[in-house]
Amino acid sequence: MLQLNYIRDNKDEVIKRLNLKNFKDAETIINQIIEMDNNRRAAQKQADDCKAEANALNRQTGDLKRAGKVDEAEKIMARTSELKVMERELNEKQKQIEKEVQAILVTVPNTPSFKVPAGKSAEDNEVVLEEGKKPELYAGARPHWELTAQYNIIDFELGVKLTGAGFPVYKGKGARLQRALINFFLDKAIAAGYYEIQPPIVVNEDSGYGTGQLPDKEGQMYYINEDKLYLIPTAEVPVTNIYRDVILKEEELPIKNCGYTPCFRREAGSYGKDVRGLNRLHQFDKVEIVQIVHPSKSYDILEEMLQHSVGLLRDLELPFRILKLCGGDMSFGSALTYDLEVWSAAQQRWLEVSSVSNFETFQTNRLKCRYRDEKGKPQLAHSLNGSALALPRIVAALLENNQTEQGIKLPKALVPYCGFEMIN
RNA sequence: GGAAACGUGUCCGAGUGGUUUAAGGAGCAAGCCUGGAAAGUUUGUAUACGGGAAACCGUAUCGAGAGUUCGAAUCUCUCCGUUUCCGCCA
Repeated sequence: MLQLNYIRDNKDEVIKRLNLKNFKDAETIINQIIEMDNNRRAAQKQADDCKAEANALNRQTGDLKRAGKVDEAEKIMARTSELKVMERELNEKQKQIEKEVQAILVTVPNTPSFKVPAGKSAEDNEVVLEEGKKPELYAGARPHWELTAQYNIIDFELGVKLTGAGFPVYKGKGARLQRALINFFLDKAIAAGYYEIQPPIVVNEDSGYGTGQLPDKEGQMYYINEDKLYLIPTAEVPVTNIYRDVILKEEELPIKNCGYTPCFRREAGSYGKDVRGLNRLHQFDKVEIVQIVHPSKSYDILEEMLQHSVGLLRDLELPFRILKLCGGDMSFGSALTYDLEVWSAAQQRWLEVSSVSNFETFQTNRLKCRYRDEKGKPQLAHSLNGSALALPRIVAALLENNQTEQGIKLPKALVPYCGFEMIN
């Protein structure tokens, strides 16, 4: 959510940036918000004045009553009764306007950075870098959903029996590969200075609201009705909410956290080739990196986080490309997002394995995550997060790209973690 | 699941209708003191919104919401959370 004061102080810039995201009627809506806020302020001023007068009179009433001057007290009490009615009306007016402003404000997306390329859809994303050689596969090469069955390492049908579609069962070397990747990613994050967190994987409503999953994406999360808890769609939710309602010291920044969790997504409305095999799951594993940083540093840190995830792909010897998302393809809350995609050789397509974003103050405004500047004033920090990395599509690419007639050869970096070189 | 207690500022903690404009203590910061420190001492030390060029001022906030009252941290109701004991249990 954008800050009202920021919108007021930087109206023209906000409109210009919103246009980059193809947000319709930006100018009309921003003007409307400011106009409504002016009305709210006027109502507050009047209400505050009423209350101030009433407070002063109430003090007199107490004094008069104690002095036994009941008549005078009664006169004052008549006036305070009047003030009370006025104040109540003004307060209601103010609350009403505030509610309306809030309702509009939550529909306004974050302002994209000026670095964001213009564009409407995924086709307009800018390819920043493409690296690694796409492997030439032998004639009998197969997509990963056939390989997993051939080597009996991931069982989709068994998952359907136990739970439903999109909940695969990892078996034998498939299970060990999962564990290896999680440990590999975590070790790399820790080596890069991140602090490991093992959070709960169910969260309450406040947390869902804090990072912006609620109210927008209510239907995308699994919900435990009995206890009013949500299964997390990403570790970002609990790991970032640690800093909800927290005022940090400036020298504590940057905060660098990482965490492994399973992630749960209902993926309502998905279908087709996108959901085949490991391409899209309801439950998957991911290591997430999260930073809370000083506003002046957030774009440098975004690059640093991107490079961390890129380093993982290089270690895994996977061909990849970096996309800078265009205004139309960015998520609601992001100011600048890079996606990382790996080449899936048997499917002949790019698969998204990571998304690294700077949210600027969009999340921290909701979270009320602040730091004290040199004057001791609380200021909103910037928050960033990125996948480092999500497992399933990495596994898909590893299996497909490294298949040989003898079996699947693992990249060197993973061998110490897996304890084997080949899946055969 | 059963029973009870509790929720006040950065923390501890007092406060049962009107000098509470939230006592007192600790912590923290600055000043004094000191060769330097400790001790001592003085002062300061929340957040949000609004008004103001600023100094500063107003309003709200004692878990949340609603109510009673001229006036609520204090009384009433509802909800939320935490802790303890019992039960069950990896």
